[in-house]
Amino acid sequence: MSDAAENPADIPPFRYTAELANDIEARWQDHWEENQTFRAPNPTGPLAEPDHPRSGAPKLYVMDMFPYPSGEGLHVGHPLGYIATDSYTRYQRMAGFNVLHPMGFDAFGLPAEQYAVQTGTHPRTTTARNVERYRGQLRRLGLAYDNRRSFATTDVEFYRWTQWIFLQVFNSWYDRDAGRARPVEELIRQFEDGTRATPDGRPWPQLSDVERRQVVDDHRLAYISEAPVNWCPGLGTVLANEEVTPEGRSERGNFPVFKRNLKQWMMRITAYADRLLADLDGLDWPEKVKLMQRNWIGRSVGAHIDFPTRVGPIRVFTTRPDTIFGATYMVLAPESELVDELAPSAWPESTKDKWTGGHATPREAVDAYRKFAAGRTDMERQAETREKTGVFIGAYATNPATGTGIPVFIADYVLAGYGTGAIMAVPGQDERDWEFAEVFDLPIIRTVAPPAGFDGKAYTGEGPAVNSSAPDGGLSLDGLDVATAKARTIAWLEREGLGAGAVTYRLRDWLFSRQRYWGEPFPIVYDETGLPVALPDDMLPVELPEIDDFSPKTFDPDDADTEPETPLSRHTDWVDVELDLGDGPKTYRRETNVMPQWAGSSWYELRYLDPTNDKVMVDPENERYWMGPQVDGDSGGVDLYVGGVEHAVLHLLYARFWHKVLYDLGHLSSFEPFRRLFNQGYIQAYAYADSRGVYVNAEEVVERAGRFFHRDTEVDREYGKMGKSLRNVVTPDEMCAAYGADTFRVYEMSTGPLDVSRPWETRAVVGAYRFLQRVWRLVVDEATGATRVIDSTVDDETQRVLHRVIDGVNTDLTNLRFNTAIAKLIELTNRATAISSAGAGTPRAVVEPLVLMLAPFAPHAAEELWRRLGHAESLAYGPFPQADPAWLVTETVTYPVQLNGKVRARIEVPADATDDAVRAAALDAVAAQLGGHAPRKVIVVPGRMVSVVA
RNA sequence: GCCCCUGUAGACCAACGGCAGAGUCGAUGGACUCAAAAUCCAUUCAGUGUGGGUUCGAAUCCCACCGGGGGCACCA
Repeated sequence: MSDAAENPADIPPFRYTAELANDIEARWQDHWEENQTFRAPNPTGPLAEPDHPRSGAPKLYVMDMFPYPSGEGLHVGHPLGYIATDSYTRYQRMAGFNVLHPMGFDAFGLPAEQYAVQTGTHPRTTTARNVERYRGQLRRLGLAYDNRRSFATTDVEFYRWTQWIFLQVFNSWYDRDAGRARPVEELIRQFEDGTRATPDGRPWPQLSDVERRQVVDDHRLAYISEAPVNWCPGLGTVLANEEVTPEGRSERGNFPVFKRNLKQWMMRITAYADRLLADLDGLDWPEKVKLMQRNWIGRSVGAHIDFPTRVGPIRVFTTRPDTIFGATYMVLAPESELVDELAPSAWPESTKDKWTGGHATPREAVDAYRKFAAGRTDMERQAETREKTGVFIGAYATNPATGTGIPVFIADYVLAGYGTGAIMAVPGQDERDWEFAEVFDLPIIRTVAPPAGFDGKAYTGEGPAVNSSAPDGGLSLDGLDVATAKARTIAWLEREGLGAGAVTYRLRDWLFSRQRYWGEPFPIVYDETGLPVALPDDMLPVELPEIDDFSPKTFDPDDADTEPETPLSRHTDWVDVELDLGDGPKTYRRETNVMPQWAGSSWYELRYLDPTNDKVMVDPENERYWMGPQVDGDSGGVDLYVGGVEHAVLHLLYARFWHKVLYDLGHLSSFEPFRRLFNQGYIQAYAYADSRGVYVNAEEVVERAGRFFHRDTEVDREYGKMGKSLRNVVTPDEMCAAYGADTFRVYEMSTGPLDVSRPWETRAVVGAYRFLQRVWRLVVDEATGATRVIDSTVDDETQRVLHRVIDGVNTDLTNLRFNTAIAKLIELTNRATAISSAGAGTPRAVVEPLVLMLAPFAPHAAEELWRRLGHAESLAYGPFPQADPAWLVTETVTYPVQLNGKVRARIEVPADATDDAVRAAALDAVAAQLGGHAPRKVIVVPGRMVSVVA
């Protein structure tokens, strides 16, 4: 580069250089912006445009997972998916679709807040700056977004609707009979007219106002509950599971994290577990992602069984009701409230020494064990050794099948959040129970006969039931197979009123509040009863108040017995508010938690459809057009959603959940947000560390004989993420400056299939650069700048190459195979270059289709060349070249002839030769090798090859 | 431990069960140049991770193993 700059005269003046590319790109980016080239017309509303060339055309809605605008800006890995969707949508727009391809920003979140805490800069300032930086970087890449539809989740006009959706969720309940969400007014009406019984059976009018509200609140899809959360006193906030390290400390600051029961907002996503599971089947998603969601939802079928105790029954969930005769003890989760009622003040006679943990009373033992369990992280609980721990609580329950008393333990291998937080332990058929039984010397009864020769411990397989008959003959399972025994047991439980068949899920309700500042405020206030009251829609948005201390109150990092104090709660002039919510002006207290970062991304696909609508979230007609079901049974949704697999579960599950709620309430015609999902791979990079483990600037490392050196020291190469701390970041800005955006785009699309991760290699970018230079040279004379295009006829072979490429590029682009499409364009370019340099110029009939096909990948250069070819209009609306079938057939075909699996000859025959003719020609060709013997078998694969078996 | 994905020239990647190569980088040689860079032209290189099987024919389908990546992991 620098040498070139010293001798600019050596470079032909009209060559496609980085300088020229940058000039062209800036001009076309301005042109597209001024002409709003990529605006997509809506059917109705302010963005409707009946005169638009694509108005009323078949629609295509393509979305990227929008970015969090970090302070670092984009590196070359980030835009891979954006360039891919841009290339795809540019192609489909040219091919005739009305394309919606928007981009926004997921701008609430912790980093901006942390930065604010450190510097005092308001998160809004940082966020706005970062969003602008991202917009600039994306614009520089020539991404064809409809900019009228861009927003950040932090925009008040956006989060107003996030709050509106929260209210929709809050004001709904899940009607299990109807299998859908309904407005709570309908629930209240059912209570009022007596068609639905109140929880305690009293008639509705006898309940006090507060009691009625509590009953209704217990049904809402958004509700307040005491939930075990990750409380981090050092940071003063609760943390999401993914913000906690495997060592049980906070990812930021490395403070201890404790499990605490705290009052939090929850979303009743579990009500939708079945539908979230079932509707996966109809989605065009990677199987891997579907499987991850299925595992996450974790449906298990079994039964609830009540085990009587002196203070009432312990209800367990089991998938193996057939093994009930082998239940020799019970285990409750340490946190279980039942424990407090059950544990007596002294150890019973029968208590074994090893059951007590050395404590004098059950209460002491329980307290000590709870403390122990709370201090253990999930990781420790699951550690390799997995030595079972627990303690007897001094109480007994009765096995309802056998009538025997069985001891009750608490142990942390039973999880409070799953099932009922209690199990019947069947060591004979459960490995975990077997281990526990060994540690605590508990009886083990096999109730499924293992096969002969089985020498393991617990047996979890198929087999006939044994030891499974009640003395009084109430239930007898002996000899039955597992499935029959399960059914028989469930029928018996239901008949006896001891339990019932049941389905449970691993999925938990969604913890929806955060003790932070930079998030959406809840549209909720509390009245004098302490119960939540929804603000009416016309009081939205509830704006984040202006404050200057963004940090939650922090505590001694080791003090688990502290309470979160949110940033908003200190601002009493905002928190305490006088409102008239129907019964005159009263003082209310605002909710001071904010929503989690997932909130905005759980519905943003809907707002792109109608971003300026201030009456409704999205006009139903616009939603139906862009996202509605296309055929009977179709879920509807975005036609293509591209993003990383890291969002396989949480984001995609939350978005599906909200979408279904809004569908149930009649706001949407689609019942899934994303019909098709595609996970792009990652661009990764090498990083180099010296012997001290310190990273060196990757740009300065050279390779010599397979080893790597930074100056004179040898360094170790690692492969992984691109990141500031690894000193291996390459930015799109650098690439644009050195080669232009088109080169960068072509390079990223050509290095491999979209779903494959691959290494970044700066030195290989020049390949894409040379390709564009060659295309440029086909049209523009490098020395004079004159157009080199001629209107001559094209030879047949070139015609065949051209139409084969057109055909292949259409197929490849339709199937997101950008790398092979570009390879074909290079092939065509090479052919065109050959005939161009042999003749007086480049035939227009070849170069025009080439330029059009190049446009999805290198749109600026393509537009520029298109103009130089004499077209006044942008090529953004095509038409895209279509192959002429006449040129796709060849006159002759060359068949390889295999003899016993090896290619021994080639024959050339007319393309329309009959199989018999081909066979004859093939046998003729290998006659010498056959030596006069008749072949045993001859296989002719039309158009492909001939296989002869001697 | 269980499940999923994936192994093709020095690197990245192509190849409806049918001649292993479309394309890119690198390397080597040549053209241009006083020389270099840039550019252009040409050449090189693997028998498809390993071992079996199915088939006329396997990179492709099946089985086992090895390497790489990812998910789940006391979920009763």
